[in-house]
Amino acid sequence: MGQKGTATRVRILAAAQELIETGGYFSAGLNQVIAVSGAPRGSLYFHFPDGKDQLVGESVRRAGQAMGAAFEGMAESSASVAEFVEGVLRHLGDRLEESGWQKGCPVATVALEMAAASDPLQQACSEVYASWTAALRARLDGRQDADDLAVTILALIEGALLLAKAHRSREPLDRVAGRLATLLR
Amino acid sequence: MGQKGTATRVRILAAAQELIETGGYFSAGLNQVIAVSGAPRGSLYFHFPDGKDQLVGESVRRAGQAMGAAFEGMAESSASVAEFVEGVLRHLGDRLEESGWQKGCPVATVALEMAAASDPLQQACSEVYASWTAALRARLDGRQDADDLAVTILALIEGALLLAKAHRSREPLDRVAGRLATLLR
DNA sequence: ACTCCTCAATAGATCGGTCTATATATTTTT
DNA sequence: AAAAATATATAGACCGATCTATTGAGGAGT
Repeated sequence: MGQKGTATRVRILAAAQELIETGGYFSAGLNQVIAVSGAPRGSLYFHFPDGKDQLVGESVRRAGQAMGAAFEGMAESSASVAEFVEGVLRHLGDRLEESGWQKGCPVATVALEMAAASDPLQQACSEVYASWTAALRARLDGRQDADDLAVTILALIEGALLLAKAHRSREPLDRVAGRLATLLR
Repeated sequence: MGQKGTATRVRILAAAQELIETGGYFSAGLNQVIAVSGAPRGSLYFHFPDGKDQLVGESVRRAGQAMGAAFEGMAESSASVAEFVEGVLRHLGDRLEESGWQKGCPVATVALEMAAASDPLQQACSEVYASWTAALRARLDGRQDADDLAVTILALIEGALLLAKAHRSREPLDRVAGRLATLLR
């Protein structure tokens, strides 16, 4: 694959990712993806011959990796787990607010829309969540309730982000951050 | 409005509600709503002259009330807040599993899909979440952190339900239930 | 009789997907 | 090194299907 081809492929993925973050699977219409990325329709099906599901699946996985990497960086500069999770909540709140209450979790919407309708997409979402859970778990090593706690913290983050988007307000994120100390005691 | 007309209206709403629960706004195509409800197309626009957004908005509010009423019933038969929330998690898990991992939160998917695109639907979702939060808060009266805790518990429930649907597994719901005691201490 | 409601046909836009022609790199051959 | 051949990628017209929405005639309920 030539350099130009790769660049186009990435531009298409980035466009799809952005549209998915704001409104999920159906908001990422191929016409929209084409318009945002500037790539022609033919290129889309050249780079993603299996069509929309392949594009969305790769976008979700890509977004999952990007978010995971961001978390990793924040984890290293945090003194405690609570501080780390607070940082994640703040980061997600910034992203959400700065985008005009558009950009939420790049996985959640697709998961809720497609989990019942498409096995490959359900699997993609499930795997991203599993990787995030594992990353959280690694930060909780030594605690006997690490598995429960990792899932609980991820649920808390996803739930707070959902409520923040629904209310168009940081309040849920802030309130949840305030209760972290108790949960992690 | 005659009896038959009201019955048709309710059938349409119920069908929309069911479709929304499994896949959100775009999975509730009007053709699907017509097919599931058995109502004719003309009736749909007779009862919901403002079209799909009115139908979805009313469906979300109706589902919010129904779920709120179910919670109310469970709250009365619970000795503690923790027991109540555990009951809610179990109930949602039953619904999800018995439907073949289809029926999740009737609000979450629409909220994530439409919050950025439609003000009326964003408001409908926001109001339903606010009412649930208030109901939870009422069960926490007497605690000085009741406001924070109510939002946190709702986030936890919504997040766990999202993860359960994404993984097609009760595990997230069970793990979260196990951490409730710590959070409510 | 009169309102409430149903019914089917249809409009117009948009959806994901396919197609063929063309252009641009890259490799092979001479 | 130049030319020919092949692989990679771009381009957009086009397809059938499906989407939401509109309409107006006429049947059903009270």
